[in-house]
Amino acid sequence: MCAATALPSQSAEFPAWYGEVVRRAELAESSPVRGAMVIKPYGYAIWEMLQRELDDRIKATGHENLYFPLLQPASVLAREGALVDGFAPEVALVTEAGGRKLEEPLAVRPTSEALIWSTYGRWIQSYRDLPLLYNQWANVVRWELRPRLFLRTTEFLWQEGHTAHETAAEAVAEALTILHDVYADTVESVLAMPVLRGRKSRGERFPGAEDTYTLEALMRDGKALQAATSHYLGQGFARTYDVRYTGRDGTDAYPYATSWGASTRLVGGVVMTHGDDRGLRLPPRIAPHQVVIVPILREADRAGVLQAAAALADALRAAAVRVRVDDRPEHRPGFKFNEWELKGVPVRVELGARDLAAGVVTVVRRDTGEKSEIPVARAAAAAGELLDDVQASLFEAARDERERRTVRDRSGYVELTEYLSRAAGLVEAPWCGRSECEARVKSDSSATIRCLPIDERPAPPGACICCGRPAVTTAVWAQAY
RNA sequence: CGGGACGUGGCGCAGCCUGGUAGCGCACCUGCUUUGGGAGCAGGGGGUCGCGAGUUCAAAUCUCGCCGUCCCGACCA
Repeated sequence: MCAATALPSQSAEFPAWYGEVVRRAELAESSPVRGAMVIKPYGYAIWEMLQRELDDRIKATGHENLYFPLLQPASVLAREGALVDGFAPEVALVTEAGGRKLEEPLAVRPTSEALIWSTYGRWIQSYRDLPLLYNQWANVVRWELRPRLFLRTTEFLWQEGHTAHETAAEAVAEALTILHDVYADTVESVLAMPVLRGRKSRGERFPGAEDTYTLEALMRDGKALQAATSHYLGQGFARTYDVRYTGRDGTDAYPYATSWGASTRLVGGVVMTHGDDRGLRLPPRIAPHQVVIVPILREADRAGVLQAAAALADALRAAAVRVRVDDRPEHRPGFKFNEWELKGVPVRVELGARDLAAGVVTVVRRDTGEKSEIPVARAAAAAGELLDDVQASLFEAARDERERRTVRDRSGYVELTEYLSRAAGLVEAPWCGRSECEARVKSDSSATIRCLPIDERPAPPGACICCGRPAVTTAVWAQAY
């Protein structure tokens, strides 16, 4: 590999590595507006795969899609105090349009609870109208102070679900169904990103939420990424926007709400979870090209090799594999190898006269670099098996890496905060539940509580790592994106 | 908003200190030869140096002001 074209080292300069991978793999680039990015076709193709996986699960759990507008009167947003407190600093306002100053400024949505709940009032009259299970695919704008491609952009794409229910229990169950059956399933089985499932501490909750459920993933630089969130909103929004219905007993009632979202941030998560010094490593289930066939062309056998490549591509397509034959004449094979590795294509097939003569194809997997020769007749089947194996291996490698970087011992407050402040990974430890301790860890290490895990493990008895009082729960700390 | 760096063809940079109207690598275009790990040779196109003002015979270069970008923190999916 030539030094002039090598990527920055992932371990030594992670932010530079990340930016270069996103740019050179042609996922996205920045635009004239600070923090707003252009998502390029290859990056958008990944988003479309992910979008479809999420959308299928959202529908499978009984939801319908609809669409609310980008703009809403600023006063509608302002009615909900929690949203104002939470989002005011990052809301963009339209104050002028059609050549004149507007009577009332319009807010560009930072999220849609306000507009949607101000509308739901007309849609919810009876308990028979419940539950309302709606989702929208949309763009939102949050004026972030420090944007980063995919991870925190001024405008981003996401889905936001907004549901209304008769009972609190039903709403909580909804929020958890989304967390597990939609988000965790997609993120783990499709994106191959292992996640911790948990609740947010009070201080980290969504504005207006009674409970925020979250998926937290560990990136290869030791920081945590919130992969998706699902909120139980109680009756707060219903009360603010005066959404009432006649209940089964004939009296007025306020519905219970949830909202939940996952965004283009996940694309950044895939880069930071699986990428290596050669570039992207895409899990096969979201790879726009799962297999790339690179024909090795020499004048004498050109036609035969191309024909064999086309035949193999047909066989792979018949097996529902997304395949591309890279027959560009302007580049030599070595260039293509590097380019497709940078772009993270899970499996590469090399096919030249040498292979044809031997009745084999050369197959290389991106995750391990392992190279093997496979009889042509078995190539399509073998590629399918290999893709499954790459998918599973990426997940296992990421899970092992997370475990390796998770500290569970009680070595002492100073050691733990030191571990956290250099973003070495996760700390899982008992917590007394008091925000004083949460704040102290943050000021000592700049790490925050990522979640209070809701997995199978019972909260271990013990003393709060910070103050030593009896713990009420286990908490997971880390530096966060 | 605080700290740091930087704005020069598409991208990455040099030139600035010691003013004399722009150069390198990659990319791009044409042709030929190549093709199993980022090809070679030959030819070619493209910028007036972030913006504004000033000094000067002359400004990418010196002075002043402004704007913008990136990185590190506080806010955040």
